[in-house]
Amino acid sequence: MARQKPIQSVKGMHDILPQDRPAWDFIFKKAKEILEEYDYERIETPVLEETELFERGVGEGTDIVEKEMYSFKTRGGNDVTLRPEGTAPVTRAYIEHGMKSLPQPVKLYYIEPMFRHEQPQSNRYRQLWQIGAEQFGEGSFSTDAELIFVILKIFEEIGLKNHITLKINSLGDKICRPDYKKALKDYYKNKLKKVCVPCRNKFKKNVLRMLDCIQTECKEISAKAPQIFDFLDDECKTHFKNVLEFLEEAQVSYIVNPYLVRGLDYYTRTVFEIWSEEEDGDSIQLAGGGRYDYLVELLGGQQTEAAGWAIGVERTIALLKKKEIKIPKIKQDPKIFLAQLGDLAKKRSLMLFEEFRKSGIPLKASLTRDSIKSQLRIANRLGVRFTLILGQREALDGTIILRDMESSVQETLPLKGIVEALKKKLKEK
RNA sequence: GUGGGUGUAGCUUAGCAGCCAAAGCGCCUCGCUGUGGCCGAGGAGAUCAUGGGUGCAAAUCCCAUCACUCACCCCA
Repeated sequence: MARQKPIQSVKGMHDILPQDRPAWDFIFKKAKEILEEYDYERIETPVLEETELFERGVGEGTDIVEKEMYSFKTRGGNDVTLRPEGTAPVTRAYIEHGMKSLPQPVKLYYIEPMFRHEQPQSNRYRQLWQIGAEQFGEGSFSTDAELIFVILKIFEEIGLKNHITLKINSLGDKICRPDYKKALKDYYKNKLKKVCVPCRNKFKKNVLRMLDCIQTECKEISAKAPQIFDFLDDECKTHFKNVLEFLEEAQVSYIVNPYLVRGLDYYTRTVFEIWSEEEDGDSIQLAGGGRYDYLVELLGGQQTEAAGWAIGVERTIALLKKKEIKIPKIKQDPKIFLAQLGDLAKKRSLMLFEEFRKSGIPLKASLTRDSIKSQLRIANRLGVRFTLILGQREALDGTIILRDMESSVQETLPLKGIVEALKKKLKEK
């Protein structure tokens, strides 16, 4: 047969190999522990949603909706999209299942892959995992602060506390933000010739985005632009002040960044981002979140205040690796290997296998290998403490050989009660 | 979408016009009939990304395509 063309993974999609598993499990485990201790409950939403959910929820003018969605028509003719983010789907679920009637706030978290059709590059994938948390039904500043506190706890527990920075800002609300936007438009209006081309488009679509442009010429102009704080109404101002005070009380350090705007339309009041802190200035965004008091209503529910965040898992793992942070082993190393010789022994070894598993000492073995030599080589590579050797003779006698892999000392023991004998041995060492 | 870089065994790479394309790691076998690590011997594994071109001669030079990668935009 002619050689077939190998099939590669789809652009921007990655395999998570067994060797990477410990890092993933470590982060998942820590996040789950902390979130559940803080009373968040796990929710899982489908990968596929109606396209309109994101058009409405995330916002038509956003890059995500405009050019990054995996959208297609089903055989039945529905317009569906592979979810690009988690907040809109979780909000949809909140409304759909009448969670309004549960005791508020409803605190939910998710660990799921998202899909964005972007140009892949380092720390950017088309399938990316996010750990997210959302709170519905509570508008108090303490909710914002708790969410931030919890996300920082997660970073702390995985060992990244000293490698991250929290940036925070307030975007105002329905009442005061329009005033600010108007002021910005007035400010930029006669400076459009001086800003970069993309910024000219932002002027029409979303003036706020002009603030976080990193082009030098735009930066200079933005530096003198009106500041959001001067436009926040009293309620927003107090809210923001309280959040900051709460954080100070919790000994959380933060940087207020008036140019922090965020790309999704649904945010109101508090917005924040967590960035890696790099000496080389090569920092990446690890997480982002904020308050979104109008989203539930926008998606057809009753007016419900809400806030949340999401962590990029791949990016967090990348930082973990870069900082050479030790990832604790969740699965313990194998301690015992079973080598078998001959048919009778092989048959008997299956039972042994099960006996050991039940007693909590998983046995390693290589049943497909026949020679003792190759089996011992495997045992050595696995780094086990003991190897049990069950040969034809032993199988007939009802005994088994126990080999200490360090000293190479062997002893023949009765097969009966071998599990207990080994338990004892392992304890001694 | 726009620009740069790279494509040689499973992995890391050497070779950068001239005999059948190398090495290290990994994998497998053997070195006693039932005993690992070290050592020794051997083996499997590569249409040198693909297609075209220039040369007596191409993995090596040129062009195109594809893939990967990095950057911009934007984001986690």
